[in-house]
Amino acid sequence: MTDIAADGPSGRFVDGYLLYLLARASSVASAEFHEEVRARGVPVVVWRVLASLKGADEGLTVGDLAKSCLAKQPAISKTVDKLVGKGLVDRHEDAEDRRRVRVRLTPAGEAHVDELILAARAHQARLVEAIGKGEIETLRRALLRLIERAGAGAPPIDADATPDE
Amino acid sequence: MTDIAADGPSGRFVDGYLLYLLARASSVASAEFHEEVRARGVPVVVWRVLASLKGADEGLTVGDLAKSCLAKQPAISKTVDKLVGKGLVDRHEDAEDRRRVRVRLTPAGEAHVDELILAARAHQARLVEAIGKGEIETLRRALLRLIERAGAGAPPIDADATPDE
DNA sequence: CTCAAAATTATTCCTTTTCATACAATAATG
DNA sequence: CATTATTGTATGAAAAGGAATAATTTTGAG
Repeated sequence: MTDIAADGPSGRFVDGYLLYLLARASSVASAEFHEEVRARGVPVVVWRVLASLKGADEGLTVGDLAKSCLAKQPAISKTVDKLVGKGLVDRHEDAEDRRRVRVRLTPAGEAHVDELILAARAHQARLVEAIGKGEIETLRRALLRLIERAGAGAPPIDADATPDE
Repeated sequence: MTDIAADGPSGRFVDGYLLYLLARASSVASAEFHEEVRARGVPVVVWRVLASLKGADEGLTVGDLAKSCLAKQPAISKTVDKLVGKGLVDRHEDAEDRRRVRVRLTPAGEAHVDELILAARAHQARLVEAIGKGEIETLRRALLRLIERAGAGAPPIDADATPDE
């Protein structure tokens, strides 16, 4: 195994490397929409926080947000600070565990994220149209499976690890 | 189209959002190996630069490196500075265009990256084993197709755009 | 040939992220 | 219970990253 000559058509190692394909695909696919989001003056992290909160009616803890946004906890704490300042989210105590801070969308935040989600859905629809519905479903299933099983390889390492570029 | 109730099993929007699945899959899949890389004292950007240079015997320009590493040009210029300092790469003029700077691996850099690539291949092999060879091939094809066609949707936007977390 | 426009990289300045740590609350142990 | 360990969040200093810009070279137009 680990065939020494399995580098894909080009000579470069990276062109056949799965983790690179994943990162590149994510980057390329997100580029257009992230551009659109930032054109509205919304940093990508903010979009992720708001999008993660949408549908979480009980709110999410800072830690959950960090995982969901593929970011570290301190970065989320600071982003939440700003969003509280803008009145888009609020913090409130968790009844069961007073260490936790639950972050919820305010009505203003909800309205804001609804617009963004509309744009996201439109963009996704264009993507599906360009790639093909069947292909997208295949991809979605493969990604879900990868997400499920990826962390399982090396149990010793804690589930947190390091987000990604 | 853009079915308003197409959010996946959970209530949260993001759980059914393709760009999120891509980013999450990339993050989860890379987490383990990135941890391994950083445990050796190698920042992820450095790994990407070195890996991108492997097999590019003529060297790569700073701009090409930026694209390949999903980073911005100034970040790469600075990373290259450090790597030159460590003797892992060198800069030399491009004969055809003196604006360009070609970056090449030094013998020391080559040796260094060879070790890392060995580890990367081993990690990938474990991943393939965990997920299944067929599934991985399906995924690889879908990703390649996505990378090919993704930028095609909105021709006005330049190919650079924004990498991704 | 001359001059304006475009391209490539380095640099500066500012924002964001990260690491380390501190603090508070819960869980676990004896 | 009392004590220790663990978990969750915030904060401060340091590092990294990004936008804007300058300097140099090439390309294109007249």
